[in-house]
Amino acid sequence: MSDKKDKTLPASNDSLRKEQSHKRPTLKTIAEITGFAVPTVSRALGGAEDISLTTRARVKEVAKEIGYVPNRAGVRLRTGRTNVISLVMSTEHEMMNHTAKLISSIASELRASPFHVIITPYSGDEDPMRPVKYIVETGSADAVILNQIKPHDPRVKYLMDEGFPFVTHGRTVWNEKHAFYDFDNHAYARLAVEEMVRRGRKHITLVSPPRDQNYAADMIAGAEQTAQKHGIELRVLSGVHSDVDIDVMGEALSQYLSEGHAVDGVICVSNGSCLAAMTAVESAGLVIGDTVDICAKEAMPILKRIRAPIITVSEDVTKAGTFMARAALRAVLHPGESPLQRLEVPKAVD
Amino acid sequence: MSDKKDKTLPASNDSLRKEQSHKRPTLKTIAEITGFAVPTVSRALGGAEDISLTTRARVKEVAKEIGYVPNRAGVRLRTGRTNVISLVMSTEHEMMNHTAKLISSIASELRASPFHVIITPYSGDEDPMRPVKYIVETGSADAVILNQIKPHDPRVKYLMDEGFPFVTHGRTVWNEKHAFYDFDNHAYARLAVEEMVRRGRKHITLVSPPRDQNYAADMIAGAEQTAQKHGIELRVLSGVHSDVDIDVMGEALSQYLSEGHAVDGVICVSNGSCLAAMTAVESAGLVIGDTVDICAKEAMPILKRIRAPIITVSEDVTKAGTFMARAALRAVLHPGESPLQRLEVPKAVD
DNA sequence: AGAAAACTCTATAACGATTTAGGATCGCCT
DNA sequence: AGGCGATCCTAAATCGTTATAGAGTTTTCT
Repeated sequence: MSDKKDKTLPASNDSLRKEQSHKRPTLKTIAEITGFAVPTVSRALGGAEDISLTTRARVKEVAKEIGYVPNRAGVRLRTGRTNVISLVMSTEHEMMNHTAKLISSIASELRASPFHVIITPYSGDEDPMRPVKYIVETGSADAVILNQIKPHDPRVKYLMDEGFPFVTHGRTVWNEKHAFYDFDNHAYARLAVEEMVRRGRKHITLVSPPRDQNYAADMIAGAEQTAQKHGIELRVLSGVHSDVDIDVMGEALSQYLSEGHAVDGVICVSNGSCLAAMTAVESAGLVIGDTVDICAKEAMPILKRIRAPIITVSEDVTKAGTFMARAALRAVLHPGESPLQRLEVPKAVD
Repeated sequence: MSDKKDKTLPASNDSLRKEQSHKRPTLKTIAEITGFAVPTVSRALGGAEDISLTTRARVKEVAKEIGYVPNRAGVRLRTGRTNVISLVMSTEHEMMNHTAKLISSIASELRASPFHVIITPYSGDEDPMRPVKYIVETGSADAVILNQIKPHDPRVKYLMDEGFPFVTHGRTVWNEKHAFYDFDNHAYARLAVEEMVRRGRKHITLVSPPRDQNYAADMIAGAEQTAQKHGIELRVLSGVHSDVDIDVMGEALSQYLSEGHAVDGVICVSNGSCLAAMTAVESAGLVIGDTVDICAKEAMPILKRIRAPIITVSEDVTKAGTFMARAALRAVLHPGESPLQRLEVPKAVD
């Protein structure tokens, strides 16, 4: 095994190695050190079957020694593979959201791979298709992660038609055919109502996002079924965007309460709507934990710190990020295989 | 001006255009349509002086018509320019931080340019130099944006030595020579103390991050000077990381309070330490807004929603993101020119 | 022994852009 | 008219990688 390389490059290895040490090593560098041709080196690193084991070992050894890292531009140009996963996000939503955690967990999960996350922003008042179309048309990523999913989300339709890899955070009507991660809001609403019942509440209001968001529909269904089962009243205050300004939400709620509805339980979605609800019920003269209970999903460890004894159901956003990153990788690397899907079911209130 | 192209490509323009419509247009596409050579097209789009105005106009017209967008890999491979700005962030810090807003504002600001943001994560327990070195050595970005700056931050030193473009979120001892954005924590502490004085407070505790963070030193100095000026007591409870777990912070504060110090004012940094402070003072029997006042920077619109009448000084993270994006662009595109720097001075408490 | 089949490796070309050096065409001058 | 320079464009090379086709050995088969 050593006769060959000794013949080709007697003892010039070291000098070569030093000579090029100021520049970033490429396949050519390895080729010159080992005496093999560049394509051989490439295939050896790729573990091709038609390269002898000894050669593969030797090439990998040198590559490791000189710290070879493939040039992304070269790979991308030649193969069309970008090694990029794009997280499409609206610039408005990301106020007090869990988004930072999400991004951070996606990026962390991708660290072991050659993939990077890039953020593709769009403002809420423009066509949500734009960023997605841009990515597909310019090939600026290998996969897309989408938030704020609607049941018939046109972006999802488009990506399926294009055969472009993607993962959604939330389900769609087509979700059997694509990768997704979702929090089971049906179960969340059920848990929330059951806890309210346990506490003797009888007049619950569900503060829900607009029904065109799939998760809102799920929550409403879950809450209504459970309420009916226990024979208590459930009213749905819909159309209160979770992403709308907190003050606006508070106003809407105060307005609602001032209409004289009997309310002894409020179920919310986000931290934002929960804060709005807290403010609204208190200014309506109710006392949280006494004359009224409030339940919210806790995506950030913040609600618990506020003294009001609210009910929370924890939602681990890190899990979502990790899972979606994996799902995106799989969609890119194994396009034929079944898409990764997960419905995270909350087990109990905290 | 039209004789030339008519001669070369009689009437095949349309057919050519359609023929290649399924693929992404390249310089070659434009070259074939216009009849010019590829390099001519390239230079024409670049606005080179030695290409006639008519040619430049024609080429640009066609490029626009067929929606030409330069292939990033091609550009990157040839020029070494990545058109990427990397935001280096610790995966631990980003819990209830303003980070999402920051990312989102950076990404938005970059939208008009060919630049993308990519997230380079690192976990707090590893060498903070690693991600930075990786970026420089593999050339995976044209500029870096750094958070969590220390006065003698080795990453900053390294980047300056390498001549690699970067922007810091926070100042260093070398900040005259590099681009930065910083919130004036000296002024913040002054405002906070002055407001406390206005409210008749006389025994103020400053809950500060460790002094090795530059902004902590600034805060302490600002608070001490102002307290001295008004002849009131100021104690510094240092070493309470703003990024440490909220419960841990709360414990430390409770411990401190139980030692019997007279405290009628607490000045905090982040939302997290503020929540910790709120919990701690209340469980110590104090009443916020009555026997004690709490002041915090409000980076997220959350503190205000909590019923406790705390004092806030708003910090607009969007401004920071926008500014740092611009500064990064400038550092990349005009390396010779003076670095963009901004110290954001808060004017008043809310 | 001669031919077929492995087995390894190499040469060439290509992805899309830009840079360098050089060629063609025109007008202007002496 | 021939030479000179300006003007405008093209040819070729290059960045780093990988796919395709083929070349040179050795082994295996009949």
